[in-house]
Amino acid sequence: MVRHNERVSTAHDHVHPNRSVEEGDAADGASEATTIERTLALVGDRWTILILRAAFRGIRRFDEFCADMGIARPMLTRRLRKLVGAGLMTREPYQEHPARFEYRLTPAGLALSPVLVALVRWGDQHLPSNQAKTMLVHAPCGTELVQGFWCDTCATVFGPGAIRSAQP
Amino acid sequence: MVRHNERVSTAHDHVHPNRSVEEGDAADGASEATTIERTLALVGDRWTILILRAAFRGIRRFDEFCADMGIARPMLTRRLRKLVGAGLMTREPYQEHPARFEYRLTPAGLALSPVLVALVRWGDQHLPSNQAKTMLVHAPCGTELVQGFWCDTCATVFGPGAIRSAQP
DNA sequence: CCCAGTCAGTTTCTTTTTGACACTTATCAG
DNA sequence: CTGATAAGTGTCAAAAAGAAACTGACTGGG
Repeated sequence: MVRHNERVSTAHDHVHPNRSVEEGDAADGASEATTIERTLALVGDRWTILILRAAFRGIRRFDEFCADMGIARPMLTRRLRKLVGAGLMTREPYQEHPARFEYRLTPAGLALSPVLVALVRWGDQHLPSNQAKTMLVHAPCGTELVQGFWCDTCATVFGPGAIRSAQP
Repeated sequence: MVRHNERVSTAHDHVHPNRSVEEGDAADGASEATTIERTLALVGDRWTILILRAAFRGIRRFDEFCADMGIARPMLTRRLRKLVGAGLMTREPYQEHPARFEYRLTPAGLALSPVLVALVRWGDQHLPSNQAKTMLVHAPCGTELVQGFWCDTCATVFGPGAIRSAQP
């Protein structure tokens, strides 16, 4: 559905986007739609991101996850299975006799951290809150980090207004 | 300090067992839990992000959203109301006689774009797919963008491994 | 005027997902 | 032997989601 060159518009953009394409999206380059939909089908529920976040913080065992985030056990079972099945986490035994397992992030799971960071930062900036903000810093120097988009050619950091979607 | 019972839920708030809040992770970034939970309570379902993405692409009207993403009408009604209530979108009349409205992103809604970008990019890199990838480029020069974390002090872009959570 | 169509929903009904609570299996500590 | 812990499974009621039809206010054509 999405043609190319549709730039990410700002809130007050009055340009009428082309949306005449109403046939099936198989022949058409239906790229973005499917990618984000499929990503959300994996991680787009209230628990999965929370499980990932717990894993980022070092939580590994079934009951630790349960206690940390107050998730119901059957839900946790289902979500962990899904994550393991999708290759975002692994289930490794850490002892034999009563078979016990640890759940750890794979590189693919770790690669979701930009999503987590973006969510936390948005919440800190835009959610009404009297609570302390989470400060995420660059470990080597302790400076608060900036999350943004980087252009290798121009060597600049830029915001969402300068993003365009292009066809390869 | 993890207050899992926070659920900024709508009308149906049944009694929660309120397990003894065992303060758990005081040493770590405890407020992070709440921030991301509250953010996810807003945008952490399968449709909300998709609605936002449609809005980014310039979609503004009720039936356009319906057609674009195949969402059921009652769901769309609920989600749009929630987004408007949370200040992520506005509902503005664009004609009088049959009162008709447009839904547009507010700056707060626009500020979620890093989340969207992170999701698309993760999907393109880590989802098995035979489809064309979405290429997001820096509009002025057409170079594919890099999403990362920037340190003002060190003037470098770095990855998730160098992130630390600090106390203010 | 009458009919068809559009837009933005609401109502009703069915199906799917959850969440709470109890139960299981295996092992170890006392 | 009793209880605790870890990691589940089973059952079932409640909540949320989806599908489809209906409403209401208008618009445009003949």
